[in-house]
Amino acid sequence: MTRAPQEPLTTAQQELYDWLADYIGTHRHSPSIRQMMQAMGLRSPAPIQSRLRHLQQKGWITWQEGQARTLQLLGDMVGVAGIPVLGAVAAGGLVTAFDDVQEHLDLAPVLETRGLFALTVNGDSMVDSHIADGDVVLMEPVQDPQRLRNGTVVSALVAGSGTTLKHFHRQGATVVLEAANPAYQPIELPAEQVEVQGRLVAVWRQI
Amino acid sequence: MTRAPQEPLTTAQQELYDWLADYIGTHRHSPSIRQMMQAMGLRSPAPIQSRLRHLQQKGWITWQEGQARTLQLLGDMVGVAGIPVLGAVAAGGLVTAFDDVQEHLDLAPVLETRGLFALTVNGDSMVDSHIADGDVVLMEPVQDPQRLRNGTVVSALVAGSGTTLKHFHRQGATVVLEAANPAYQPIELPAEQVEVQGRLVAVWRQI
DNA sequence: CAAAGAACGGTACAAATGTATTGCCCGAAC
DNA sequence: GTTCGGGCAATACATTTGTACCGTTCTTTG
Repeated sequence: MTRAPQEPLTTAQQELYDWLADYIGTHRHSPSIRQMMQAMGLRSPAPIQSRLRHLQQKGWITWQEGQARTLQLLGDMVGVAGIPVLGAVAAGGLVTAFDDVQEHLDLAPVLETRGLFALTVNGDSMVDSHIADGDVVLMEPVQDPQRLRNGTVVSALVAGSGTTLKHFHRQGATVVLEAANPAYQPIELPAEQVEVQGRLVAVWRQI
Repeated sequence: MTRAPQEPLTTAQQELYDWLADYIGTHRHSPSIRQMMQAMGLRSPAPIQSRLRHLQQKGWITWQEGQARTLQLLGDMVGVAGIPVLGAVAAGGLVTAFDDVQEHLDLAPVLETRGLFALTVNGDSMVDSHIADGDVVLMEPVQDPQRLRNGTVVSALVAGSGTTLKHFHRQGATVVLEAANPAYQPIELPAEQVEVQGRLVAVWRQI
């Protein structure tokens, strides 16, 4: 998690930033300065230039100088991150309180990983690892199954059967796929019958 | 790497498309035609125009005519907001297999919600709800605690104590904060001593 | 009140950029 | 062979676009 240093904005700057976030979120590309001008109801590009300079100095945006429509939001990169992590919350006794922003949750590094894919979890064999039915797991493709650490959670294609999400263990030439639920027995197979497709990177559960 | 739900491409077209996917994935904005030209080792924009036209006709890309750097990939929209959900994975028996992209995991709607904040979970009182120690929970501010459904997971500030993550139950004038772990007793308090700060929207666990 | 900064209008200009046109080469299809 | 489409080079051109400059007004700050 990286943080995003952001000084406060004036209302005009905030107005522009909000519109930019909306525009980029909708159109998937940056508007031109004159488009911003019109959207803000202005008749001159100068105010926009000024606001953009301030937004840049305050660490909210960046762009490639001289190049058209290359503006990027930093505040919430990709329209995604920039969720303030306000602190720790006790899920035990009543311990921790939170006050100010400590850092920003930045999903961008994960989401920028090329080739990432997601799977919807179906079943309850991983509940003891806190992966529940209906969760979405983000997987990173595995090129070299030799390097997998034992215990890693992987999605594996078992010859003739299907894909399953399990803890991966290697024992010589055999592979053990172990559930995180006592109700399920470990599956033991020759290594060549198991194709590891991905390695668990993150769990996403939307309520 | 790149899939084709569209018409097939020639090698030159595929080469351009792959480069575009890489460039946009890295830079977060479209290159200009002359940049493509250089990247392809060409000395004239015409071939790029031609390839782009074909890519558009075959349904791989689109752009705003006349506007600079507004190109968008249609092919596999993995990028910022989209991670391809390849299918369901069995976390029970060996059931489901996956093949093609069924939908795209779009975190944007959640993450664009204004005012969202995050908390780091500390402790194990919510493990039975699959919220583990170290998880990051995304919370939506609660304006009207009256409308909370019983059982909702909330972060609550208990007068004089601190913030805690619990299941929320209302019983007349008293509020019960219930853990998801038999080791913890429910906390029963007068409603005025509990300030609900946020409602659980999503759980994020990065491995 | 005075000073400073932010915001706005107007204008200008060079560079970046999309697009059109012409001609040539080459391989595949007929 | 001939035709046709894809690919390439070279050039030209109208917009789009970022940026700079000047002056004015307004709000905030000291």
